[in-house]
Amino acid sequence: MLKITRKVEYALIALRHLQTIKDGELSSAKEIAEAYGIPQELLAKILQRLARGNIIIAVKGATGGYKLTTDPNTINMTKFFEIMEGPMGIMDCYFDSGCDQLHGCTIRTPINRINDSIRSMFNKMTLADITY
Amino acid sequence: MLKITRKVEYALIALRHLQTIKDGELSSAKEIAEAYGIPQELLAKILQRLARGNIIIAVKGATGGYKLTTDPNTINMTKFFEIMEGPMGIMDCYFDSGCDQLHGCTIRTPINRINDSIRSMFNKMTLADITY
DNA sequence: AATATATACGACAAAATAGGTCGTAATTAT
DNA sequence: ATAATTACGACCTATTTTGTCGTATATATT
Repeated sequence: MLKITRKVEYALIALRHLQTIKDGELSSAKEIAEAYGIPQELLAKILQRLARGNIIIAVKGATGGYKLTTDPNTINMTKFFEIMEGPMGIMDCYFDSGCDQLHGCTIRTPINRINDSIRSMFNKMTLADITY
Repeated sequence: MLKITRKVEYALIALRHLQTIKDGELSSAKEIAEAYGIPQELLAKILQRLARGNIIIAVKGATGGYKLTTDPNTINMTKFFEIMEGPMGIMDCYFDSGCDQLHGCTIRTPINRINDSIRSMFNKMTLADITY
């Protein structure tokens, strides 16, 4: 039901790690992967996602790596989860209208109520809340 | 991240259906499955689970079927989810101590904080909230 | 210029989970 | 007896998640 995925777990570990490095320094995917026993290629892709989502900054080249964007306090968990895993809803029909079930869906309204509760909960949490 | 499974979806549909039948009547797995286009055998197993968890009452025999236990208001969503899918936590380490990751787990505390938030949220919801 | 070490990214393989089916037993009204 | 039901485990299939690989691009160092 609501297990977090490895992707999210690895992302949180990496983000926490990036908070521990000195200002102006970088950490590479390899470095983090080795430190925490995470498959390097997989972590690399996760960091790339986070970079695309502007949660971290990527620096290319031989001495490249990643660092946090200035303020992790401004990134709420809803945004984080959606960067990692796409739209966050407990059912796809929350976003996607292509539901052709026969059952005249008697549960859509309550499902959406749960959705809203969860989203508003995560909206109130920032990444800084989580990783400190 | 937090999609509900079919099992839970079907369970909610069935529970909602059981709220619509007259007092003292029963609905069979077959009946419900046909009404909502749910695979019958699968729904049967789901109803059996709900019966084991005392959310519904099973009556055996030729004219058997299921009905709600007296008060669905007393069943909170945490209990419901745990009947359907086992212990509810966003990571297994919340329950299971057999985590042998190398990373000296820097994220356990924040993860547990999220867990507690979600559990307390669902604890405040009853099945009646959901299925009406 | 060549090399080594990064990020970037898509394609694909492997593993894990969820969804669904089937066979068989037990119960009970007809 | 028969038919319809719940009960339940074994098993197969489909989907999703996890992990790997190949290739391109960028850049510091030599």
